[in-house]
Amino acid sequence: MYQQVARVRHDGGMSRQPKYRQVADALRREIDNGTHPPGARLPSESELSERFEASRNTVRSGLGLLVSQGLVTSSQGLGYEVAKHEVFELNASRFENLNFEQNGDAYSTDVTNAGRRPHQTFRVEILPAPAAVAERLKAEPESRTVLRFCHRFVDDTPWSTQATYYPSWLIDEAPRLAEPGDIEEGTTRYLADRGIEQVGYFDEISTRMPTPDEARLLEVGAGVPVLLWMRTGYSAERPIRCTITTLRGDLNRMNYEIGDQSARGEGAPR
Amino acid sequence: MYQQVARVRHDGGMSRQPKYRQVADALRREIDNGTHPPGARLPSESELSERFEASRNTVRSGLGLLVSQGLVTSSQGLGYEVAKHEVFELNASRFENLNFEQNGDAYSTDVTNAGRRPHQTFRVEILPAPAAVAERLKAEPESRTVLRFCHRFVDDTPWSTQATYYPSWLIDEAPRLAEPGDIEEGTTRYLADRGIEQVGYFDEISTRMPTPDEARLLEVGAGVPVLLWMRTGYSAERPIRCTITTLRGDLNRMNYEIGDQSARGEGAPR
DNA sequence: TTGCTCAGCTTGTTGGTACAAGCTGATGCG
DNA sequence: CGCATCAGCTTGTACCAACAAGCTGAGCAA
Repeated sequence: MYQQVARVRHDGGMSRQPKYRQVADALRREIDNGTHPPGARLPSESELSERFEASRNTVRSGLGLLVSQGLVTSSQGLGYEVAKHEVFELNASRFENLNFEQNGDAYSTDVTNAGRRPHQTFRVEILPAPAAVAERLKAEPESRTVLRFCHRFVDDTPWSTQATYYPSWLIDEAPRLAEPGDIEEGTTRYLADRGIEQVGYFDEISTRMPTPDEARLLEVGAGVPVLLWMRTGYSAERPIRCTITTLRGDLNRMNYEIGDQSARGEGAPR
Repeated sequence: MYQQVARVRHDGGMSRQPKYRQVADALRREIDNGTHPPGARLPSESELSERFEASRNTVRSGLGLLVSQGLVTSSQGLGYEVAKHEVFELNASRFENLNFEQNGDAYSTDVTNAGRRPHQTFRVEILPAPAAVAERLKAEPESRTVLRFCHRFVDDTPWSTQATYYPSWLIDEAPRLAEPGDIEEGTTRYLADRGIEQVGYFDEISTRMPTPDEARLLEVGAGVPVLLWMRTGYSAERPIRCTITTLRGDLNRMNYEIGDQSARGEGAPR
């Protein structure tokens, strides 16, 4: 009963948006039109509270909306900052394609070409296949698989994780897959040299908010979705591997070149 | 000073997670392990408040986390409900590909085959090209383009929006593009019949949280990202169209079949 | 100069209260 | 029986207060 009269007087019957949304919308407009450029600090909660004639909690609700949409980030003691995105292009149709020679790791060469510094941690495990992987590899659920796991960084910021599962029958033909350590010539090339050629693949792409684990590995704040890319590779006879890549949605864009690209030219998109 | 002592006593020094996170984590675990199956209602805020010995505000913070991650939805008067996802597979490599006959609209046939009921609204506009589109069509910024816009539903829930831009030079060769109303045989077929064949395309895929406009059109709650799919189609000589599709991230998965798929078989993934 | 401490800013967490607004089922009137 | 109303549940919005915790720069001590 105590502030209700005041609120009605403030609104004056104009907007039917709740106040915390008005705050969010006003700030979003200011971000869009460049009043607050990427990287800039927003006014503090108490300043905004004064400007919008709202309590600090209400302003926080509005800012929370923007955070949950990935437009701004917040950190204790520092304030709110407008998020800036530099997206990295990932060419999925050249990836793992032996027609485009890229000795070894496609990711490293792509990143280096973009003038950034790549870095990755790597490990190999032997473990039962997760259900989704077993299904795609046409293997028994829980059957043994080799997991080659990669955690990738660009300029020391986490970029993506990549988990590739190989079915156990493949190890007999390509034993180095199960050994720790890199395969310098690239696993695709290594497999091809041993008579196992990836002649086709099936890509599935989806998006969702990160699990807490993913949020930790990729260091994404609230409001940044992840891009999930699942590739099942086939030889002429059967599936040979399944790769699950988790990409930070704010930093990555995937693309596919399909069919005749001669009319696209060089400087086209990007 | 008034509740600090009580809080310290409660924690007992065990977890260093704030209480609202503990609430969210506990509920997330219960959702994951099936205690609260998809579609079920969660206990009310006041019940949870009692169970976790936290104030309603604190419980709300925790529930807010889950909502912003898309795990649960809330509606006033009803309560919180565990979100359920039925994802729809969209085959991007067959889409607009004349080798796979699909008379007319690929979307309608796909949806009908899945046993669902498709429905769409449609409009045609002539307007200056947005910067991103002009760049991809190799047209002057602000040059005139025809926009064919489609808002798609499945069983009356909004599914995606699709905006296709055609450069103005194309209208002379294919005037029906600029007229309102469907093109029954499909625009790809219509263009091919008039000597304009799409021989290749360049797809770009990204994800982000929806803008307020998109959230309204797609009726997505907080915590559901959108999948952005931009396809630039080329004839042998030049770009002929640019399609921007916005998909609800919780309801869609895209896939590409590339290379030899003979080893994939039928019952493979899905 | 170097390095430490601390005041004073910031956001983060948690409690409290009050009222608006949406949904549902029971109740009772016509 | 049919329908309107309302009590009693739910979440939504908005305010207040207090304290925790992270960062920065001023200022003092070695």
